[in-house]
Amino acid sequence: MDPVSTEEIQRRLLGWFARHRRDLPFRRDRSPYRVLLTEVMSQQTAAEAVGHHLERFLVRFPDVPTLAAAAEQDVLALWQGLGYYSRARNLHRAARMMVERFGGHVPADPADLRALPGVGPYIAAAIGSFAFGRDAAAFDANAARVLARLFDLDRATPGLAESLLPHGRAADWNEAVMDLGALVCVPRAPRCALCPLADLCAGRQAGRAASLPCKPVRRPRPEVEVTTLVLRDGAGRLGLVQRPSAGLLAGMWECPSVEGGASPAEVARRHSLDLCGEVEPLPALRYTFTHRIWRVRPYRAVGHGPVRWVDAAEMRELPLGGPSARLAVAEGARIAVPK
DNA sequence: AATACGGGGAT
DNA sequence: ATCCCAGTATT
Repeated sequence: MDPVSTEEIQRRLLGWFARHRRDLPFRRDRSPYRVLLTEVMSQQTAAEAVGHHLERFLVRFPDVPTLAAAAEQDVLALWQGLGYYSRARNLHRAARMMVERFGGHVPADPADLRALPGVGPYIAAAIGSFAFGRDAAAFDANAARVLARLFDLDRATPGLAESLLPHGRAADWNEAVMDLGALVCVPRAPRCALCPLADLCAGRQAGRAASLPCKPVRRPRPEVEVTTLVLRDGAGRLGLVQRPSAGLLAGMWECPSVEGGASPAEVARRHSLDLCGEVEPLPALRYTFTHRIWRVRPYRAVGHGPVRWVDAAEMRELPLGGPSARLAVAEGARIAVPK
């Protein structure tokens, strides 16, 4: 890329950005802690879902020391519904590291940022540029798509993004590239007629902008059958168990379940539950994760055993994993209300 | 270099 | 039903 064209790209895109900038709520306050939270929450997550959770999270955990002092379960509970729960666990660990090593503040040094759990190249660059005014290229999926098309590449590289950065304007530039990717240079059907770079775009000239960047072939998701007990005690409370601290829905609570087409009696045996009376089948439920599908076969049952019995109020404080959260909501009206 | 890791919105 | 996303950690 010769310097004249680079400057032309920068001039046009920043000019476009001045007129079409998205007014996102989390762009107004650029304090390092808020930027960190915003970027972690935004990762692979729609902006609309982030707004609500971000405000709620900030009320409960307004600064790094407050977050560091919290119980992990409470952090997970506020993360419920956002997905990718390792983000919440890493954020909590990062807060503790920031208290121990950086006086309870988000560090400005790029190497210190990268050392925080959950902070990778993108988030380090985002914090660097948005909160600390550094010249760092935030190479996200938008940038990868915009640059692959602009230069007609199967895949763009972080180095290319770095080379286009206008000195001293990284924050605006990063947002400009993201907004172009979100509003104009969209994945399926790019709106090239609205693009300020259309006549410079090699991918468009080659007639293959819409198919860039080249995506790897996806394997079909395996389907797993999961038998689940919607379990109650004599008082009508719901019996929940906690998932392991690693892997899918790590640390989240759920109805006692077993994978692999087990019978309800087998689920009870595996969780050391004593069931009283009949089990009642509930409508089956299909739950799609990123990389697998659960065919959930829920049964309503009454019994006792080594589970955590929760009433409706307690349930709201616990982080519930995907399918069980859905089941619990469906059962909500039936769960005992505290007096 | 692949794969694991959620959930919701757009098409 | 499928694709995609303000990615990161692990293997």
